[in-house]
Amino acid sequence: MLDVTYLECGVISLKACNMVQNAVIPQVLVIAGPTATGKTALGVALAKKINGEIVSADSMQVYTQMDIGTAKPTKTEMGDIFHYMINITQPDEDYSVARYVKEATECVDNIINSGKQPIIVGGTGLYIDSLLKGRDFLERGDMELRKILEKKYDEIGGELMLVELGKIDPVSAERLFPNDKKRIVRALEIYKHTGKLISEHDALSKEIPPRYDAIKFALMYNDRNVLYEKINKRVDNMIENGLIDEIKSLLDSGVTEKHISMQAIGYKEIAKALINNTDLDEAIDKVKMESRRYAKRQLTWFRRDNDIIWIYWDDKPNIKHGIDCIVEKLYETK
RNA sequence: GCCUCUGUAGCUCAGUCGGUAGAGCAGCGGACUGAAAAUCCGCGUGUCGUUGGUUCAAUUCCGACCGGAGGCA
Repeated sequence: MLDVTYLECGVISLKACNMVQNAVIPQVLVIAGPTATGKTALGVALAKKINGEIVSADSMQVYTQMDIGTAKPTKTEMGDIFHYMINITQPDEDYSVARYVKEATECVDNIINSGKQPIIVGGTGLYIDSLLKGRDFLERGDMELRKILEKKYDEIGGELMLVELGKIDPVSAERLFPNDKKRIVRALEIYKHTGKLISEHDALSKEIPPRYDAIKFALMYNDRNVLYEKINKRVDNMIENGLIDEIKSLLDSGVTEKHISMQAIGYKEIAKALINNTDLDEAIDKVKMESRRYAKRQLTWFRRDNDIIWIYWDDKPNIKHGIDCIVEKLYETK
């Protein structure tokens, strides 16, 4: 599993720290898992122990001014540990996986070059996988092309759009469902813009070895209901901490429902209630429900990954236990 | 105390002229390659309040009881 090329940057020697002395650490460590499972706290604790720095893998914490609703780590929570990929763009600017891979790769490389240990912490599975695998993405067309295709989709319907796609990319057409407007339009858009087939590109990129070797951990509670309780409580805390004002000021500053940042759970439901002047308590309940569903989708994503080592909590995150699990694993892979 | 209505999935409710039941929401499982906190696909999870009676057969009809709502006192 290990080879010489990254032993050089992968070995950490912390004489002061008996627990991890002589442990061989792969290029990157990952702490993933659904929302509200203690990733931030464990990430910081681990970073302190092994001279690490954190690269966030969170599709919404990239935006400034969205602090409360994205559960962005506070200065205190971060301790003295540097966090990359947080607050790197504006809410009225649309971010994407492709940009994430490009920028986060630089961060990881810089950390490695500085002799520290990169720790990727976050719940956006696509971002984590894309970063580790070093995926490249086919260039998309401009918005105009996309809008034309979307309009056509609305006019002729998904079935016929799939027939169209099938003529140029039968593999993709076979895979997709008529209602999956987003992916159908994307496949057509990329073909029209680059002349390449998204299915071929995907197949080819699967042959490329991953960019980073990683040991991946994911956090979860033994009992799903405990997770859901934590999520509900966290939403209540967000409201207490001023989430509604945060959203008001975003709306005031010109961020609209069209912006990707406003697709964030919590933001979209409450913004809608504010704009339509409907019941806020109902919106808050919806935020809780959507957060629970999101956590479920995250579980689905991470469960699929057989390399992930799961760390379970009973009623709350136990950081010491988490660190022990990770350190033990690092010895095993030595 | 009497009368009326009501009790079916986690919730709101359909339904069965007697042959063990189905919608919405919730929930669960899955997919995922430039929106991913997005988007999409699949799946009823049930002592039909309890207990007797009639019947080949009762969630359905009848009685009693228990719970809920309303009305009259």
